[in-house]
Amino acid sequence: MIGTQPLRLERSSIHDDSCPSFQAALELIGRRWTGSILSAAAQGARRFGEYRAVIDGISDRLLAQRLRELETEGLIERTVIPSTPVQIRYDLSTEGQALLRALQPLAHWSIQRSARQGR
Amino acid sequence: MIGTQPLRLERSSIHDDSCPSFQAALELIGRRWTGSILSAAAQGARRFGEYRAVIDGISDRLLAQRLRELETEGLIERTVIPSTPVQIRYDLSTEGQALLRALQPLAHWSIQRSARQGR
DNA sequence: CTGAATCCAATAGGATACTG
DNA sequence: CAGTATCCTATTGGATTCAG
Repeated sequence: MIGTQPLRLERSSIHDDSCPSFQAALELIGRRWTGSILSAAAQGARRFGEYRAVIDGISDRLLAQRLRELETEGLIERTVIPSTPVQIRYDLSTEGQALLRALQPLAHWSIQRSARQGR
Repeated sequence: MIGTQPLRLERSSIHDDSCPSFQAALELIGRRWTGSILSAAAQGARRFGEYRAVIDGISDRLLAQRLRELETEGLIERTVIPSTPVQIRYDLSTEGQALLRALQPLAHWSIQRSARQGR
C-alpha cells in the first residue's frame, strides 16, 4: 500500500460533498496574500499600514479585499477607534488564531518539502 | 491556550518572502477540486474514471488538469501499465500522503467551525 | 492614513465535442 | 478508458486615481 499507515481519513474530512465549508476555507486560505496577512497578524500587525508594510508587494486594493473577506469569514475582527484621525484595527479573532494553529503542520510540511527539493 | 499565549510563529512559517513554496502549496491546495482529488486518492481512487466517479461534478478537463498539476508538484505519481487497453494509475506519493496528514488539523478546524456556525 | 472606484489584462472554470 | 481541443464566461489581480 502506501507507506506505513493505511491513511484512512473519515469520509467527512476533505471531500466537497461532505464538507463544503472545508473547501471554502481552503479556497480562502489558498487565495493569494491570505497566508501572508494571517502571518502578519500573528506577528503583531494591526493597522492597515502595518499590514501593507510587512507584506511586500501587496496592493491597497487587494489588502482591503482580503481583509474584508477574512472579516466576513470571522477570522479577523475590524475595530474602528474614534480618534482623529480615525484608527482602524484588524485583529485575529479566536477562530483566526485557531486557524493559524491548524495551519502549522502544513507550514511544517512545506518547509521540509522545500528543504528536500532545495538540495 | 489560545487567548493565553501571544501566538508567536516563527517568521519562516507562513510569510511569502520566507517561504514562497508554502504559498505555492496553499494555492494549489486551495484551487478548486484539489482537496476532493486528494481525498478521493486517500479513499482508494486510482484510475481516471474512479476519480471522476467519486468526485461529483468535476469535468474531464479539470480533472486532467489538476492531476497534472499534482503530478508536477510531486504529490501524485502517474504510472502507465502496458496492458490492452493501457491502464493509467494515479497514486498518492509519499509527499502527498504527508500533505494529507498535514491537512488533517485544518479539516478538524473546519468541522468544528461549521458545527459552531451550523447552529 | 484608510481605503473605494475604475479600467484593463491574465487566469480559471464550465460545456461540449472529439480521438487513440 | 483516458484524455485533448475549442469556445466562451467569470473571476482575479495589478495600476492608478480619487476621497473621507
